Amino acid sequence: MPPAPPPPVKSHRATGRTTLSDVARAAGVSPSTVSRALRGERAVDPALIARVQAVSSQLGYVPDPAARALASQRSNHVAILIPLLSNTLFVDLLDAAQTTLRAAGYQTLMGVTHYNASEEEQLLREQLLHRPAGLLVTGLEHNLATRQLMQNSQVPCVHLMDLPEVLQADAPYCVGFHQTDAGAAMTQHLLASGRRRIAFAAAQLDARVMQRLAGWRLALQAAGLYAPELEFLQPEPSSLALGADLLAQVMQRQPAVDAIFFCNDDLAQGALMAALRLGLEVPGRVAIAGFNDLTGSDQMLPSLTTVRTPRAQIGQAAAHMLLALMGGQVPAQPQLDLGFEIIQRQSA
Amino acid sequence: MPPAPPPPVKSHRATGRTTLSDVARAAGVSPSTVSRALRGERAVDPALIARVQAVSSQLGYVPDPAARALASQRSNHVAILIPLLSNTLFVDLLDAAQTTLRAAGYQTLMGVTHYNASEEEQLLREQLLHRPAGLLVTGLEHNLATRQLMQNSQVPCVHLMDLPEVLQADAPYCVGFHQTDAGAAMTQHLLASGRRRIAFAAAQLDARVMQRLAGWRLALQAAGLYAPELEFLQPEPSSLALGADLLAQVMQRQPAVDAIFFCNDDLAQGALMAALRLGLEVPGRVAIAGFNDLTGSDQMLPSLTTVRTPRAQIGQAAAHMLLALMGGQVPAQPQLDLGFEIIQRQSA
DNA sequence: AGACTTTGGGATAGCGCTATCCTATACACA
DNA sequence: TGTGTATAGGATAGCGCTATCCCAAAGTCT
Repeated sequence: MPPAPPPPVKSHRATGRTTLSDVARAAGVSPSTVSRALRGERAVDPALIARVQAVSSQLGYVPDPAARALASQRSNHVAILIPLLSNTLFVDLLDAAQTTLRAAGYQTLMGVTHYNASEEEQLLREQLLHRPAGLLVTGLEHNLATRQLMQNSQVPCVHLMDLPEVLQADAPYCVGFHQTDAGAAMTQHLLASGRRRIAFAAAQLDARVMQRLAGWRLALQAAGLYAPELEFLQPEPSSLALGADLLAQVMQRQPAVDAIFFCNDDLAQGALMAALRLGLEVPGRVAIAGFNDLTGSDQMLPSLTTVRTPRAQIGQAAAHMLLALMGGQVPAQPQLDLGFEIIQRQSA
Repeated sequence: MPPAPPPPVKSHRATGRTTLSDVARAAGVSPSTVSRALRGERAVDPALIARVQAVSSQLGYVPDPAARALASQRSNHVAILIPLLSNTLFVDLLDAAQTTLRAAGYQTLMGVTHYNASEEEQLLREQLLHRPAGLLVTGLEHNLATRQLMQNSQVPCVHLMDLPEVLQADAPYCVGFHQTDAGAAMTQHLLASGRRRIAFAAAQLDARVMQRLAGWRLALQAAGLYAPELEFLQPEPSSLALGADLLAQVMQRQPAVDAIFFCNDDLAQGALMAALRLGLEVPGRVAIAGFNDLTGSDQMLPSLTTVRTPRAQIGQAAAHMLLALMGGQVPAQPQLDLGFEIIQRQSA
């Protein structure tokens, strides 16, 4: 007996998914036209676009990202590389960027590098497999392999937080501010308020911290007040407890210090709490300044004088710049300086 | 004139990518065999597996996730839905889960719901388009459409943070602890230390906060000390500043209160700082307790008595449970209780 | 008017992989 | 010895879309 005749023509495939061909058939046009109409590619008759869109939404058609990625060699992913999730600074960056990108239809692929160049490289490799439409990376310093991966991949890329010191013709796209200037500005602020022996206390020691250190050095050298023994640098991760440690170290080894500039607010907050425990008067005995204006700095006792950095704006602006690049445009300002602000409070 | 003969056989395709077929040709086997050998699917001769792997790594072959996703209708993405990035609680969850999943070869797709049920639904819709291999969602409360999406998608799903109050046969997979118990435990701790008028101060008022509230109520009712005017509930987001506000509110409206149990450490930290500013003695005049043991709680003055919640462990354990589910296994314990711990410090 | 360009649509070959079906061999059992 | 049944490999049709090529019709120049 011959096999039973096939069932009547199904409009859907075996998977049950409504496909682009279904829409094409229902709208009486070719798949190419549907594809073009829906993506706004090339010129398509406005009337046809309207019809296709109507049919498409009526059938509940949603394009399959995997099929798109395979056919076009480009996904709707945007990869973002940040050093840590345990520093709110980077989470703010991530939050802002992710929100902006999602509104434009992109999915964010997050990668956490732990300040490790080879982990960054490995993460980038993994992310590039997904053929992301764009790339956001923290900072400007990467190892050779990472830079080559970014180059060869041809994926538009925007760097976060840092700006190049000198502007060359091939400077990368980036959104941030001048860390060195910010470090110098806070130091000058402390000098202007009459402080003379200003220590610099830092942890983590990433590229940006070192730039703030450089700014502090420049300002002190210009005032003829620089001394190497005023530097307190710890490579381990930043934390409140380490801030307390650093305060104790500074006061013990350099009792004559009249101000401490911490490279990050969490250290400064820890130092403020420690000062409270020790009965060390702030700013009477020693002024304390922080960096980033993190959550809680305004609630400290005394409230923390710090440098406010526009990290949410940086995340958002970088996302917008990346959207422009992914859309084939060239951003008016390839290097965007969003500045910083000295927040004068009680601690200095 | 006939067209020129085709160029000699290219081992690579137009895109330049090394494909599975390239590996198959080089190893002298069929594409199916390469696919099976590399994925450990079905039975393949161990010698063949070794040869395929050798050739594969020699050619630098890396499977294309998009092609895989299209052919198998499953990607290597795992979607995770969390309410906020501005609460370190959820970032810790995300960090732990993401680390565990990446080690197993999965890419994390993060979605931020902002405590909004319809935004959660929309995010889930978007994420399901990528045909994730698994799903992690915060909490057990979702709107109907969201629950149906999760059901119909057939994607393995693990819920974070909460456990169902009553265990039914169809209880969902989840990793967390009993929020109600934790709320009651801290309240009993305060009672045991002699406190009698214990206020409950909360913000955000998500499902978990309300469960802690319920625990507080139960404990006070059991002691015959419950009074509705001891509840201070604010729907807006939690913050240090709001904690200061709440402290002022409590002390003004209920001066006889001898303890305040805050639903989250950021509120409690803000209250401690405010008490310091106001000269309000803690714990002498009023005891203060928090929840979650967030960063800095041990550095406060006085240090904050709180409930430590194992959020990193929850993220990790949930990821492991999900990995088991995605591997077709059935977890030994579908509901995993990781408990909590009262951290007795100075503030209560 | 003729040659050339532009415009708007269709046909179709992949993108790189997996799932499914098929085949050949080895091995058990009666 | 024949018959069933694992076992291990190959062949190939899609998965759903985009990119590319092609073509007819309309416009544009000399």
